[in-house]
Amino acid sequence: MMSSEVPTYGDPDTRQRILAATWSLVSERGAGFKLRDVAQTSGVSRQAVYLHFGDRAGLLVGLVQHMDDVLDLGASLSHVFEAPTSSELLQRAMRLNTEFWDTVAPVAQVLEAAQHDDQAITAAWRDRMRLRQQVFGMMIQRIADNGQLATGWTIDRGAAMLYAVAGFEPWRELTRELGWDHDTYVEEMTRILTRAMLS
Amino acid sequence: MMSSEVPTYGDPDTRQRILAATWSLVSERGAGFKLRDVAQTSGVSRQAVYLHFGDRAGLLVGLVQHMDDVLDLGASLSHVFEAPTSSELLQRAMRLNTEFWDTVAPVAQVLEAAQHDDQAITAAWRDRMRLRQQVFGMMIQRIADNGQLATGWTIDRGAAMLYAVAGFEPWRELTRELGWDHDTYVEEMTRILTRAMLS
DNA sequence: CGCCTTGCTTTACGCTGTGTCAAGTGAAAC
DNA sequence: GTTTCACTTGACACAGCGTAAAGCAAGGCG
Repeated sequence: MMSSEVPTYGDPDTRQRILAATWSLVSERGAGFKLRDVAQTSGVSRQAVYLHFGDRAGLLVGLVQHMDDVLDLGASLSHVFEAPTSSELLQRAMRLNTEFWDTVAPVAQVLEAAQHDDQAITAAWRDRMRLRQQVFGMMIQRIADNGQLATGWTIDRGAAMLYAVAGFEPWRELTRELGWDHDTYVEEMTRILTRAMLS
Repeated sequence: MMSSEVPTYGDPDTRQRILAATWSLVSERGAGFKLRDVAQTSGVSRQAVYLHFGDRAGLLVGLVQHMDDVLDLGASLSHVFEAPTSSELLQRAMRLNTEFWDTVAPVAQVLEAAQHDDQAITAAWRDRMRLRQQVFGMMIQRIADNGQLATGWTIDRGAAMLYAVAGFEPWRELTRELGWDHDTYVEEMTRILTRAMLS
């Protein structure tokens, strides 16, 4: 599960500082963030950014990696999967989900935006999303193993649906636009999923 | 329900041609479309585009309007609301939904992307989304009137959830990334919604 | 000790795309 | 016959990205 060993240029510390600054600026200004500002905020010359990441797209790809490292979802996920019941599993998943999107939201927005534009960014982002699919797939599998998957669902389709419904946009609309707080999100998402998918 | 009477510059035909070209180019190239290409494709000078729409953002706002006019959702919606049963109502809604996103997808992608960037675009897009919220709200109301809203749901929260789940990103992930066809989308969305929200 | 490598900085420049400006044209309207 | 409208043409300023080249400080190494 290590980051694939792509040799990176320069001092890891500097790289970290640039990425931290990028994250911060993306959070503030969204897709409109400027490389000049990234450099300035991280206390480095503009060219250093290019030396480390090649170009704008490379920087964003680096950011995705960096978030993986910082977030360290492994631990949180194992707690989710320790849930004693299927219903509790879904609830814990939705709790983690809302916290995940809450910290990742601004970056997710920018990366989704860059989809049609840049190949490398698309690949990096879709890579993470595929991981999410797998995780949700494991949950549905667990539910099926418990003999609690509602009739009508196949594992694949149930997993796909769970993945889709737990995605970024629904979360953003419910919490940001409609004002739901985390608890409400967890409660209602758990409700819809429990009713729809558990027998 | 008429488009608010904002006086527009120039010949409506030319305006139409520019918008049609924009739609086409956005569909092909996404957010990376160039105003020079819009001008060329619509057989008009680059400046004409600025005379008609002011700037890039204005053009996109115009495009949203234009799609409203072309799509004319009123008719399709009345068919949805003529559904004899609650379950049929949801199914027809999901059928219309998948067709809607299918034609609007590329533009939706670009407009979502421009959220954090431009105020005017954000406003225009959110305006449409608010309309969707209202329509889905009416559906839940209808279901409640039929006495079929599952216990646990309030009208507001049910409407919000329906709106969120029927949004663009879930549709895109299920159909584009996971390869579901329209029928599968309609079938499974109807399944989850029926199980979750109907008594 | 001199020498090289590493990880940067500084300055400069080219390129693309947006948005603006000013003058001009052709056709219809009065 | 003049005015107005809708547009064209050509030029320009500007921002932001990406690149190139030279320099410089610190540490390793013979």
